[in-house]
Order: sequence, then C-alpha cells, then structure tokens
Amino acid sequence: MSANDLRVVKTKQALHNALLTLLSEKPLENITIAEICRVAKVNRGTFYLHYEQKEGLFEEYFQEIMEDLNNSYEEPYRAVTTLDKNQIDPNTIRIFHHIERFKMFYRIVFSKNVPLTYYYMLFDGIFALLKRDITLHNKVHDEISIEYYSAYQANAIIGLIIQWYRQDFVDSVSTLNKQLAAILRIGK
Amino acid sequence: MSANDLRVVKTKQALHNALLTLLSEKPLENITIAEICRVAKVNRGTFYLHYEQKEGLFEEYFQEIMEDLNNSYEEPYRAVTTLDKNQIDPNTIRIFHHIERFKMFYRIVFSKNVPLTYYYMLFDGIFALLKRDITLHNKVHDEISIEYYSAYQANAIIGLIIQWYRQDFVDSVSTLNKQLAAILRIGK
DNA sequence: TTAAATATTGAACATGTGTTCATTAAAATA
DNA sequence: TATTTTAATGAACACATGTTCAATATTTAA
Repeated sequence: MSANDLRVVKTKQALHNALLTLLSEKPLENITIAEICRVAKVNRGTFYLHYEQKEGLFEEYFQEIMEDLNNSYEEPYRAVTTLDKNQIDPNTIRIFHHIERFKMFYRIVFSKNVPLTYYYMLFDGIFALLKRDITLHNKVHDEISIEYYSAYQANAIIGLIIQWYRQDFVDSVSTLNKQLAAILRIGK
Repeated sequence: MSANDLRVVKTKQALHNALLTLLSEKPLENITIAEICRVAKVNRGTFYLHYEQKEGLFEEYFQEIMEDLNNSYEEPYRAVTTLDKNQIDPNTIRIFHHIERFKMFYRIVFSKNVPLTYYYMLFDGIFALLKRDITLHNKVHDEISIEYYSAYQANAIIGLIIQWYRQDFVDSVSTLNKQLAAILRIGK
C-alpha cells in the first residue's frame, strides 16, 4: 500500500474529512468506524487496510499538531525550555500559545474517555524539547538523571495545562505564562 | 438496585473475580464484557445494570488503591508533600512505595490504550495531598495560584512515575526517592 | 412463614467489530 | 496505449455491544 498511490491519498483524505465532519457533531468516543466509512463513502474493509482503530486516524492529525509545537521552538523564542530561573521571561514561553491555538484538539486529547496515547505524544514532544535544552545547558548535577529530570519538568508543565483544561481554558495565555514563571522563580 | 442487596453483592463479587482472573491472562484491552460475564456466570444484561463499560469495573479496584495512597499520608511520614526543599528527606517519601506495591495495577493505568480516567484518579489523589500540604504550610507567594501550583507539583511527580514505568519499574524505590529529593534540592 | 419488592435471567434485535477472499477498478510502468 | 500491479470493493462470517421486556428467582420485610 504505497503512500504515494493516488488511491491511497484519496481514501485517506476522505476518511480525514469524514472524521472532521463527525467531530463537529459529537465527541470522538461516540463516533464509530462504520459511521466514518459511511460518511467517507469508503468500504469498511479499506479502513482496516490503513488503520487499526479510529484513534489511529485522529493520531495522524495530532502528529501535525506536534510538528507545530516543535516549530514553535525553532524560533529565537525557545524558552520554557530554558529552565534557568534567573533568565526566564514569561513572554518567551511558547507552549501555552500552542495549546491555545489548538484547543479544540486538546479538548479531545485531555478528555477522560480517550486513550493515553495522545497524552504520551504530547509528553514525548515536550520531553524532547526540554531534554535538548537541559543537555545543551547541562545545568544538572551528576546525581540527577537527565531522563528523570526531563520527565519531571515536562509533566509538570502538562500539569498546568490539565488544570487549565479543566476550567475549559478560561484563563489567558499570559496568565499561564506568569504562573509558570512565578513557580520556576520559587526555586531560585 | 440497593447496594446492600445480597444479590447485588454476589453479582459484583463474581464480576470482580472474573476480571481478576482474566487480567492474569491478558491485558484489559483484550478482555470483552461478554467474556467477563461468561466467566462470572452472570447475565450480560446484568453487567449493564451495574456498569457502563468494563472500565467501570476496573475503576472500582482502583478506588481501593487510591485509598491506600491516602492512608500512606495519614502516617507521621507525610512528606513529598512537604515540598520544603530544606527539610525534605528521601526516606519519608511514601508515594513511590505505594506505586511499587501496586505496580501490577499501575502497569494497566499507564498503558497507552487505556482511557485517561485512571490517570486523572491518580492525579486527583496526589493533587489533593499536595494541596493540603501546601495550604497548611502556605509557603506560596500571592502571585501563584494554589491550584496551578498543586497541579504542577502533582503532575511533576507523575512524570517521574511515567519515566519509571516506561522502564518497567526496574529502578528501585530508593532511586526514585533520591531523584526526587535531588530535583527538589536544585531549586534551593 | 408468607407476601411484596426487586435483582437476575434469557431471548431477541439492530448495529458495530475485525477478518477473509474473490472480484473489480484504478493507478503505475513499460 | 497496453499491460501489469495493486488498492478498493462487496459479501459473508463469527462474535461483541447495548438495549428492551416478560418471566423467574432471590431477598427483604411484614
């Protein structure tokens, strides 16, 4: 099943559109594979040729979103990231902008009936950014494992995002930036 | 459906035992409701009288486990918790002992195809413990929301647990305790 | 112990899941 | 363009899901 084959491209596109259409009507958990295929006018067997679950289809979108997250840090802004408490500037923190930008998706990612997969995708993304930064500035003592330290910091940030999500993202991006900056300032 | 009715008690017990039996054979995701009912010798319709999904059944176990977590902190040990970097002593941190004790369950909780529900149950448990401790010692500046701060710290600890889980809990409890203590010591 | 209350059962139904396989249609390539 | 390659289809299968309802069995309470 060559990814370049026009038939494959057309089929995936139809499935993508169908999922988007259905997501605007109801939550992912209430959408069935049979339904997606009916809307996409694609044979159900064909779906299984490309994906195992409807979650795999959503995952393809999410990967694009994770690329946006990475791109945020290719800019001169890279920051949260620079966990140096003395230099941090709330305005240079990009991650909350990213979440806000795609909050429609993150509402799905954080909903309680969805599998942990997406959570791990986000975790891995932030983990990688932080690890890169921590390694570059190697400001970690010998006794601390960079892996554990990165996991700690990455998930801590997601903790803020969870709290934010649970209030349906009512707080502003700048509130989140300030909270994080203040928290990091405590241990100074 | 009175929870005291002997028939209800017997039915739930049968379903619990069936789930445990099946979990020793295969992962939760591969277990079907129909299968649980066959093993439990309970009518499938009866299952739906008490639960909506197989996940609800697992949730009942997990609630007991969360009680163990809370009990850990009713002892004079309460600690992680006491996020005062100057006083922290790795040996007083109980949470990793708890995870180790129930690692069979946490392997399920953290597996990627399981719904986020259990993650949130753990998060809420740790969140509550930390919030209580932070409030008691109110060592937080005015600019920081206790909610955000608690969410940050709670999820940071879960970050360590995720990293631990991903290596199938090979590291010792004391390694985890030392890592956390060292990380907290950084911001001192 | 008897009567009333109610949890469980079994059967049935429409729909979804995941898989298979021969047939058809569309795309790649020569 | 003609030929080869291969993705998509439709039909069928066994099984799971979620729901309904009258009949039955167990428990509770009088």
